[in-house]
Amino acid sequence: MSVTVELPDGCSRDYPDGASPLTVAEDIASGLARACVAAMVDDRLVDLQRPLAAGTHELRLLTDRDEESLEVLRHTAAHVMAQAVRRLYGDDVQYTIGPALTDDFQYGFYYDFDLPDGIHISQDDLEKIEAEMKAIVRDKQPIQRTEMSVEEAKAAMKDRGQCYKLEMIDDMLAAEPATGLSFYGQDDFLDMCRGPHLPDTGKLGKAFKLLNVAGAYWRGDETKPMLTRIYGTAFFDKKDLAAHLERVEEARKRDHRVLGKQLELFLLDETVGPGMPLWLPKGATVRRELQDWLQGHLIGQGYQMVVTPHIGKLDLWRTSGHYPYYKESQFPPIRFDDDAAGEPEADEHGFLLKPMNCPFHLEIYKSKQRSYRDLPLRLAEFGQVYRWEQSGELSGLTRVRAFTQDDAHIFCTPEQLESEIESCVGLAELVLRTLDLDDYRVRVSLRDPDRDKYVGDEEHWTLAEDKLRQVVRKLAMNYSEEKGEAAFYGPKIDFIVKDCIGREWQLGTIQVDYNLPVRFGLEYVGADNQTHQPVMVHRAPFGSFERFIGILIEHYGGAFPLWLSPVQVAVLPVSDKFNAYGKSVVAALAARGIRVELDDSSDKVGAKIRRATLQKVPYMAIVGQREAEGETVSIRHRTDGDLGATGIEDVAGKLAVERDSRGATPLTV
RNA sequence: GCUGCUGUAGCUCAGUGGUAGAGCGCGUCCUUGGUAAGGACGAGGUCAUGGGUUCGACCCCCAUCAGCAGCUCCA
Repeated sequence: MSVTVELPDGCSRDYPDGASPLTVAEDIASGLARACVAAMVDDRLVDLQRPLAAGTHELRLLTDRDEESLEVLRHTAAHVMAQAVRRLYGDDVQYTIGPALTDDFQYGFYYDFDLPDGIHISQDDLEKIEAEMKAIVRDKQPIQRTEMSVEEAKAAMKDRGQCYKLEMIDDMLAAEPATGLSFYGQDDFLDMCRGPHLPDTGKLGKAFKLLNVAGAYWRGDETKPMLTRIYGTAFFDKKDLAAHLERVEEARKRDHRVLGKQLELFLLDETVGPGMPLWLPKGATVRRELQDWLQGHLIGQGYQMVVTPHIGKLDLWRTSGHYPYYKESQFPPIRFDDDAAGEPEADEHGFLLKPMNCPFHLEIYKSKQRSYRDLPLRLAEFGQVYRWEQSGELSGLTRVRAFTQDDAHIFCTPEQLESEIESCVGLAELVLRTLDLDDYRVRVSLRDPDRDKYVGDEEHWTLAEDKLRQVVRKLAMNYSEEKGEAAFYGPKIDFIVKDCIGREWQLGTIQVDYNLPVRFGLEYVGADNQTHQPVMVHRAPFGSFERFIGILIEHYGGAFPLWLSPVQVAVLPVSDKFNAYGKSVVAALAARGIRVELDDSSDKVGAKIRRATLQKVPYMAIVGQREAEGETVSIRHRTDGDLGATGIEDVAGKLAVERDSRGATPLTV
């Protein structure tokens, strides 16, 4: 008896040498053994058939009910897919990496292939690959784990023509010397892999689906070859798969590009230019409400609004460092000399569409001598900026080439920095809270010491990074630090949210910058009558209106709270005999600052209700004989239905209360 | 930028090597109605753009542009 296992229920069992979790499962009940897919041994996920080392172990047997099992299932699905692709497209197919994804909204696994010349896999081929996978599942091929020495491993992979695997072996050994490597295989398929996997391909079952095919660079490096990535997902139960597909389908209906069209919020038109949204009246209303609301807060907090042009002299951007370092992501400079060609010389004048607002705000700071008594100076602007985003990056409102930042730059003394950052965090949180965006994460974005894209000296970077850390800790925020995510002039705190299909987007940002004040030569006179360099905070609680509203549309599924709704009330006369009364209702509500529209079409009231509901208008005011006689309206909510009748003044007052509470006080009749 | 896919009416989409169709929307008329679709008639398309193959191209081929998914990038 040399293996002892302790089970979650507290009891322990002894087994002879060579016992595996499967041995234990079989010992407990044969049904359990059949249901098991893997095991947790001392908090490590392992194969069912992996012999337990001598000694005492905590053992948890995992069945399809356990969360961890899904990862094993999906990992095996990836292998089976690779096996199927090889069967269909030949032994020259190279397979590289194929992980399980458990935190991805859409996909459950993928595998990256390097296909032989002339072979392409398209969406239409996925069915064929799935069919091959199903055949492999029917075969119930045992999945075997083997360990090989480094030499054997290399020989095995070389034998199969798997150069990527050979590269991986070398890299793994360079990172961490090892004597043996584990492999998993079924039938003639063999893959270097840590595992664990299901005991046989039959256990994969039928609840899997291949979803998408796309390109992906080897090692995520754009200088390396582009591989073919196939995405899929897998579940233990067909019902779970169906539910998942349904969920994704539903989520796609919330897509802001779809809703933007349906609700007439904005327009992205080829004739205007890629990534250049036109805000339609309804979308512009949402934007204006958000802007007015935020501006009220800013002024209350001592910000001063400024306005600056959309273009400025090239030298400004040379000073800031944007040009030429970020030349690739800017619109090309505007120049007037007819024979100008190629790069502008260093002394040449020209103008640049602004990729950021900061240089203008720095110049405003410099426009007069500043004393410590003037600080902090908070300059805010809803400034439209222009960036040449790569064509493949453009996406609805979330990644555009012309967008408006709710930008501000705070110039302060080093002593004031901490409290300024804190109040910026407060503002960003206020924005997210007010708009119900509670599912976000906070990233402290630091520089990557191995890269040289940053300006300024080490000392200032360290100061800035430490200060940000200090604030997020003091405020007890949940955050993660990520190297390499900093701006070129300073580190930042970023607020990141997900869109309807789980893609992450940075919204609000707070950036500490010691460098631009140096580059622009900012000064203030201190209490000591000496000149000092101010510190600068760049911050944007929304980030950009375009991206923020894109996310907001998806968050609300187009059904904005009353204060943001482009049309707050639709007045629906039951027949055109009551259009005149409807008009008077419209006038009364509009006079109280309510955005209201009359539907005087010749449709029946049911059709009018349907139309207003689909347009996500929060309230409908239905008027007919009864209402006209009593000077009332019948109120219907877009989701709650008929709320009953009440007087016009009463409704106007209650709507105003709900609007001004920003959704906190729903109307009741 | 890279890989793959897509581009037909305002929108969503069918369709064929012999110059086009549906539903919704839009317009006019009829209907005058009570809480998610009343009816009739009508207008509307250089089938993304430019080349090529063909007697003939919306359809096949090439290029360009744009969109979508993913990768990379993102001050």
